[in-house]
Amino acid sequence: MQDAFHMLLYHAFHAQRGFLRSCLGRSGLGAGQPKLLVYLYLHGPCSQRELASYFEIDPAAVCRMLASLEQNGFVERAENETCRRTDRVCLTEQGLAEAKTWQENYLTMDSILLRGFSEQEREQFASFLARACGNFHAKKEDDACGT
Amino acid sequence: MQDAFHMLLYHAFHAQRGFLRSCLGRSGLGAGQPKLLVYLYLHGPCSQRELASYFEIDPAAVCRMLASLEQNGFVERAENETCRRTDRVCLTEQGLAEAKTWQENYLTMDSILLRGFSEQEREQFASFLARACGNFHAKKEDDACGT
DNA sequence: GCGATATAATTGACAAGTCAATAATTGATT
DNA sequence: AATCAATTATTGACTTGTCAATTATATCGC
Repeated sequence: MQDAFHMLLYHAFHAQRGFLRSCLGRSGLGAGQPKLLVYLYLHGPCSQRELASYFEIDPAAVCRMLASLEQNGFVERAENETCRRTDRVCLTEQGLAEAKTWQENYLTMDSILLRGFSEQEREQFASFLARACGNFHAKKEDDACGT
Repeated sequence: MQDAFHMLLYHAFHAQRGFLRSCLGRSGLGAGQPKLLVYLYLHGPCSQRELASYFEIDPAAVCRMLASLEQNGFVERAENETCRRTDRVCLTEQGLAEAKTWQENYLTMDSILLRGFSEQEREQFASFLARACGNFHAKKEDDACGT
């Protein structure tokens, strides 16, 4: 069973998550929150929907993480003038600084993950992960059609 | 950012988790529980500690999942005669049947994940994941030594 | 313009993990 | 043998994620 593929993926992800957690320190952030900050940093203000879609997570999770981020002063949920249904999530100054820090942390994380990998291996690994991901999505679509 | 490696791993894992969830149906199992059943099926009765160590998860998580499994009749936590501190987690008949089913489900899951991969690619992919995992563990050890 | 329908954010309830603390038992040292 | 330390299971509080339901707003058909 230790060779079962899904367990390898499980363990790799959890090892990564563990490292990420070790970076959190006393920032007040949870393990799922930094990615939101970095996204906002790189793409500018956006709706909660956009965040949920991009990261393929439930809007409810986004909503709660943003509530926490807002309470800790990293983010603001402003009204959107053009559409009062969606809101415009923006980084605060503090959030911007934290986002920059996390962009670095993520680079470090990737470099640990890929330590000892040649450039060619990195590309191959990346392509494998993307293909695996695609396989599951394709399966889901198939099942949906078959309904 | 979509190319950041950690996000590839994140998405692959979540796609896998999503498929797993779609297999749960009305079994009464949660997404983390089947792996415990299969382990007990393959290795026989063991302590909670052993499960937690093998899967590298917190004993508290194991304890709660077993409580749920026990309540649903898949598992029993019996006293261990040789050591009253540890207990002996055993599959029930129902648990055994469910474990067999899940062994199949896991094979299916792996085959979906690896759809379109050659035998050589599968081996390479497995080795990449194991190496990545090892890199994080090595890092953790390093940090611990440095303290 | 109005009504049905879809979409955005939110909330509640749950599962799986984390960490910290506790109680009971075991093992080790002197 | 008695104390002190380590280990096992458990519980509480928390975060991230799921799903289902609700509310408010937009949009589309007529």
